[in-house]
Amino acid sequence: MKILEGNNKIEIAELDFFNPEHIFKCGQAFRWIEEEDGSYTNVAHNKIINVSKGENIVIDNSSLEDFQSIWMDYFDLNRDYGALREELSLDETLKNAMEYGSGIRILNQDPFETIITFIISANNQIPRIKNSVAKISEMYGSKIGSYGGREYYSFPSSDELSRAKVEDLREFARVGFRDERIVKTSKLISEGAVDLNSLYEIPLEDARRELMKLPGVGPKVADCVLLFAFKRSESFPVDVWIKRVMEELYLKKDTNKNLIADEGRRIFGKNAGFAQQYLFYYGRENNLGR
DNA sequence: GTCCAGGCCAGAC
DNA sequence: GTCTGGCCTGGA
Repeated sequence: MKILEGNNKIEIAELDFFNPEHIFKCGQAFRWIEEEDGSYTNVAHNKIINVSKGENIVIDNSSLEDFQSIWMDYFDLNRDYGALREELSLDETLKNAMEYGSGIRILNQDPFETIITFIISANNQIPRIKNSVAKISEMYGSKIGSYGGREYYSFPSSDELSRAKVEDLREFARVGFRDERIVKTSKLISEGAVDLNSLYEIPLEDARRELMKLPGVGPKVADCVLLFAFKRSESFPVDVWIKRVMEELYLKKDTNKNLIADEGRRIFGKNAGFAQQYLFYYGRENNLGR
């Protein structure tokens, strides 16, 4: 990997395992906007950046300092995905899935934003999840600036979102029955009843149980949050798609979600989260098991 | 009109 | 502890 500094942009040369389309469409993030030229724009850490892939990976609208202090970690660039592929490829099924979703990286996203986003994802559809998250940012976040003719807003803090009215969330952000869950969860976090900062170092099961104190956070959402925001690559979120894929390719029989999560962690170990992500993308894009 | 989508929750056993 | 029905919403 070679970092080249340009005019308010960073170019990364000699980086394998980075495919923006797969990274942003594999279901871990819901705010990246695809531009007409195939690049992607979003705001994170109160900064707007645009990501594209040509010969090099280009991160536009970023200083070298921001790249090093923010985006290196956000895009998981410190991880050796080559080594990861070696390990996962021992499993033939996984090898295929990983080839299919080549260049998926697991982002390290903001915990609170991830929690709210995945509360919204329950029994929902991706286009609607995206709309709700965008609307919530507009309504309760702060305007950061504009890029490519669009305005961008930060995702609100727990404090900001705890003051939202449930009826506004329902009427304008179209979150339906998830309205109360969003406000209650925001309150619990802003009041410190659930301390997100304490979740990094404690055992996975404890962190999971702590997250599940939040209304709207069940086993699946907790696992997604642990994987996408807390670097817990050993967690194995089980949604309907993973259930189908695991039943079809591994277990060969109808199995309840808890058992599938146990099996996932048993089979894939510390890389369970990565396995999950590749299997999910592979299964969903190919309509496996339907 | 009916069905269902990247789950959660409450209530029933 | 395990299982089931219902849930906002909007597009098929």
